[in-house]
Amino acid sequence: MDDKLKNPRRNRVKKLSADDCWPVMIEFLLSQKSWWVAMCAEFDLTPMQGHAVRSIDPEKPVPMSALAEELACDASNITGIVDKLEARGLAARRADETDRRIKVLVLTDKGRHLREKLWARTMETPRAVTALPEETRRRLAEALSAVLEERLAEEAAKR
Amino acid sequence: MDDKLKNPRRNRVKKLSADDCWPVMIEFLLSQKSWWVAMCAEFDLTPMQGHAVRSIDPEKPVPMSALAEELACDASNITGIVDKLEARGLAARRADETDRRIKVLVLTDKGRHLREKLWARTMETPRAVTALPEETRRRLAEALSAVLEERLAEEAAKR
DNA sequence: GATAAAGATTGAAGTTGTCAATTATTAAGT
DNA sequence: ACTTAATAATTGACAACTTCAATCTTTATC
Repeated sequence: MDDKLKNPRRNRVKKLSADDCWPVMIEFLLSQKSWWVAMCAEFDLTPMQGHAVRSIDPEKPVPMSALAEELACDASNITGIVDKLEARGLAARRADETDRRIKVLVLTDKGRHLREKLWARTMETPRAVTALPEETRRRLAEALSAVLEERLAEEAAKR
Repeated sequence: MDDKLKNPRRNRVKKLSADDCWPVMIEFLLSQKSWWVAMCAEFDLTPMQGHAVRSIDPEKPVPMSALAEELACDASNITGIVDKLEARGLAARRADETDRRIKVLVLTDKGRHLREKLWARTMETPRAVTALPEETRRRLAEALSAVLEERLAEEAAKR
């Protein structure tokens, strides 16, 4: 009776309507549970370490608190995550010049190198996407981008 | 220089091409990190408990091992997760009739009720999606669905 | 009937999450 | 200036999730 819960598209018809948009997005989100985990595991990074490496701008040191916000987690988590990056020689803490409470993070050469490899790997388009017609991919990019734009606009409006 | 890593769309132009498809999908995936967590939290469920509730078909008991596969985790995790669902009176273990090694899971009335509320909440389309033109939503549904279809076809081909 | 395999559980160790408390430093109020 | 806030980072306690190895029961296989 209610098998749509397990798989919203199980009984879908060929032609989809605008009402199918969110259900399909849900299925996509739920099915991609371990994608980033696997991506990071290839470089012996935990998911959060991967996010940290991704978020540390090689050009500009980032305060711990800024990283916590970027990773949407408590500041206390960042300490341990950065400890491990530092232990592996991927990142380093430095004192902020103007405010001594702040510790900023920088990537080491090793960290920068890993960051580039991680992102190159991440950006490898999966076959399930390249297999699609160019026009379909272009539309998907446009539509999904529109959702992200809209969400950004909403968040901006809250402030 | 390499700020695309942090946000692939930071410097994007208005017109997107097929090559932007995967980068945009990545951004969408990474930005939705805590969506399911928040969804489950509204019903005092942990993310995995939520997945379990979602995956237990009310019509058909599911073996622990099948749940482990569905949730893409080790069988040993399921024990603890189901323990808590059982403690809350949402699910129950039953012996399989044909194979006494197997324990199958069923939802209680309370569990079924919660499952319906959870899914109803999950299916509430966010404003960022409803705000889009109908044609955009329809195209997004079609394109994303095509990716999922393609991936299913790939997985099927592996066997 | 002995051995192997499968299903579920347990225990140990590591990662991630929240929360409260602590320390050091800066900002604000009077 | 001096006390009081507030901020940045850390620490410790505890729960959730993950993997892995080991165990136990039950079924399959030879």
